Amino acid sequence: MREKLEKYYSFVFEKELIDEIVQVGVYKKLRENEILVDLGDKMKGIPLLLEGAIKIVREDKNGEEILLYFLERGDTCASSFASAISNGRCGIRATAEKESEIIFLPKEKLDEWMLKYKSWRTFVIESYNIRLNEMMETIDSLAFMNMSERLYKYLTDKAQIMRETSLNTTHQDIAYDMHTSRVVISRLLKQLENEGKIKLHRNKIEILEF
Amino acid sequence: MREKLEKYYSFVFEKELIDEIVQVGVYKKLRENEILVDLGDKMKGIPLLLEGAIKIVREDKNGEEILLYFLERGDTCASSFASAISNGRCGIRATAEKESEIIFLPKEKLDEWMLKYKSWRTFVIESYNIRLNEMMETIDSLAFMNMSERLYKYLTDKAQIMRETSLNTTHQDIAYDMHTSRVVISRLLKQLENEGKIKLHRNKIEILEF
DNA sequence: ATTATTTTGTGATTATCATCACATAATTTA
DNA sequence: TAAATTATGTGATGATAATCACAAAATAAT
Repeated sequence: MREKLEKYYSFVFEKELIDEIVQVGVYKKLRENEILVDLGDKMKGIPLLLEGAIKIVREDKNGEEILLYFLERGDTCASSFASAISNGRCGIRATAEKESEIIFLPKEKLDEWMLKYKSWRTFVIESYNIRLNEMMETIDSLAFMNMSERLYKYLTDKAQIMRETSLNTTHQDIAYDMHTSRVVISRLLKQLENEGKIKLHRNKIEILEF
Repeated sequence: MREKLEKYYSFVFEKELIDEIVQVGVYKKLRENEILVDLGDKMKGIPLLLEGAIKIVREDKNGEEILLYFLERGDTCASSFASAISNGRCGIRATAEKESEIIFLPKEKLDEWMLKYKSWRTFVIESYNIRLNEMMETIDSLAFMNMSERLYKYLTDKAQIMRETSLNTTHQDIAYDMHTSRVVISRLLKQLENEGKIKLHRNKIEILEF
């Protein structure tokens, strides 16, 4: 745990803070598709992502989903932070897109570290900023782009997060993430394939052009 | 200045912090439609809203807009905070929807106060949370609602923020905020009027049902 | 190997919204 | 007051995406 923590966080956190995190943090391995945070959960702490990829989705009352953004190593879930600090409920669902490793930090420390470590304050503020910006990008996509552009962005973004040039996914799964229907996705994918941007296989999409 | 500050912030900030704000804060009055923050601005501080209403919009490269949310008294602009702290550029435009009063806080103090005042830490985190939640609501609207529902939500939200039951606005202005066309808005407004939810006048929309 | 299930492909139809074109009404300006 | 400007109303048409219905291909289960 310390090893990976130092690998990805030594440029972010002071040594003393890393020591504290090792002491109080709880290491956890998530298997693919495991739910880390669910709608309405009260967070008793926040997760630091050491390895892997986490999908953050929003759900409406009818159970329909829309992807907000992905987290990758070095990220934390700002929504959890919010929920943990204010004892409120989380408005999102976080699912491991692939096997992932996290460190769970108890909420008691969150404010304490704000006083003790400048690097922690910076990290928290930075995390919020990154998340606000991701949300703005999501809003941009929804407001300004058509389905085909959104789809292509989805594919390239996800490939980047997953550190793969091929995605193992079905058309239906993409449709869920983008809150549309499988038929629409299938047709647009075929179109992107004809444009030479991707190559389609069963359960797999190769991205040829980034 | 102190008077209004105490009126809206005495339950939020410690007395000593209010004293400091009075000392270093710069009071400013904004006239209607004045731009407080523009796209690409580097923020030298953050605004605390004392009175009035501020509209936060996002713009894409083609100059097309979409409303993100409104600020009202007691709010601050989390995006500015982000930009001020990180010396980055602001990704939004903030415009006074009506005459407003703000206190501008210099960025040098922002981190200092994090150490000194628990109430400041709470305020900053709370502000980010509120903004994240507003963004999620905006995403919900875009992803899950049709134009008519979005429009009705826009009208009632704005009325609430403006503390009025009538809005002085044109169909075109609404269309800009919602990133659609005037024709669409006119037709949907007429429909809402037929449903008895609003009453239309020239340059004015009365909201009959909240 | 046969059957069942999952995944993808595709035509047809409909709904929503975008866009064009122009009319009419209210208000301002000259 | 006449002309110009601004705001709103409305028909027609087109584009995008949603939905239905079903076929075909690939894979998994028995």
